[in-house]
Amino acid sequence: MDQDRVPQVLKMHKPDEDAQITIAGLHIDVLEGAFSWYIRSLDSVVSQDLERRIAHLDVAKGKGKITTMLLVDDYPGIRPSQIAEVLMRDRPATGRIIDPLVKAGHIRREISAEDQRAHGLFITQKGHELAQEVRQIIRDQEEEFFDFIAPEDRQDFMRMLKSAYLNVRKKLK
Amino acid sequence: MDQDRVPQVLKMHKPDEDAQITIAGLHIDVLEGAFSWYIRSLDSVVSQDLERRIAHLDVAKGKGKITTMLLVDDYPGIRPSQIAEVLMRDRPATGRIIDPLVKAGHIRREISAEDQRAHGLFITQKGHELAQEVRQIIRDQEEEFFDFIAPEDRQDFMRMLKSAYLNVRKKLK
DNA sequence: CACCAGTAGTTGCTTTGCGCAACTATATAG
DNA sequence: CTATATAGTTGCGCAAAGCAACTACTGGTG
Repeated sequence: MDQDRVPQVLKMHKPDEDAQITIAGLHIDVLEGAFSWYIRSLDSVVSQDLERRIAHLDVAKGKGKITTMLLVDDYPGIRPSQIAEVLMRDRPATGRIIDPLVKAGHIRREISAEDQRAHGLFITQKGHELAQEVRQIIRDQEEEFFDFIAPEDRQDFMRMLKSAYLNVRKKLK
Repeated sequence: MDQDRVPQVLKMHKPDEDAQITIAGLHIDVLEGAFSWYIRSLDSVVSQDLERRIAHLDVAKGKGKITTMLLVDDYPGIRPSQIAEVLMRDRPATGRIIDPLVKAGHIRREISAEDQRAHGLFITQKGHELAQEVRQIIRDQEEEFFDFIAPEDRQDFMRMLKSAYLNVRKKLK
């Protein structure tokens, strides 16, 4: 078999990986064929790795802080409820993500001019710098942590994940 | 490029899905190109869906209970530390997953004959029935929740996820 | 055979995560 | 003017996860 000509992503799967795999020497029953198992397991490892990378920053310890920082940096005046929708969290949860970022001086809350109930969120200079740092960390993780996927194969995996994500979001509405 | 040779899963993605996507009308910055974003988001939705499906069972509310039930059903006498390795949790966490299953009468703990420090875990009749029910729920979710992936495409996505999972696990050791 | 380092599992503590209900303030429809 | 809906906050409770300390047992070594 001409292993060398097989695209990298496919090469990663030797024929025997399609046979039953074992985790720590154990078969995992129906979970071996379950998308949910792999997605859930991957999440756990990826999140741990990311958490390690941001441990020294104010966005550490919390799942939505990175997304929030980037959104506020990109959309001055964005409202918490919009962030909540992206994060798929309820408003209380989102408020509690924003609180420490405001306290740390990365984000400013202002009462919206058009709607006195709503807040507009704005990045500060300090916050903008943090956002830049965060962007680089995300890019680093993508490169370093997912280094086992050959550069030309990333597109394929990415497209599949993106499609799954978009489809799954539709299910929620 | 010979598009016809491209695996089916890639066909799911129309060209315009490769353009910038928006979530709730917003662009998500570098996260749009980040594996971690999609993996983490998918996890959240998949886990919620699974949680809903098992809400009426004793394996509800907890991430490792399903895996534990299946492992104990398949490997009579298995030890908590082995389960911990599969779950990638520490032993205290694993013990706390097992506790309620023992209390509910699905699993029996026995002191191992060879090693008096260790416990062997055994399924009960009630537990075996629960395991069967759980297997069906997992299969149902795979079919119903991931119904947007064409049957012939599932293999490809599965292989990529499996490969990512196996590679990522290696990173931990 | 006494000692000691290592391992299995448990308990306690702390921090975070996350959904729900209740509350205040404002907006909007009738 | 009143009723209903929406934006955001606060309080609460429960589950998750990491860490340290503890008990109990093992297996190797002097």
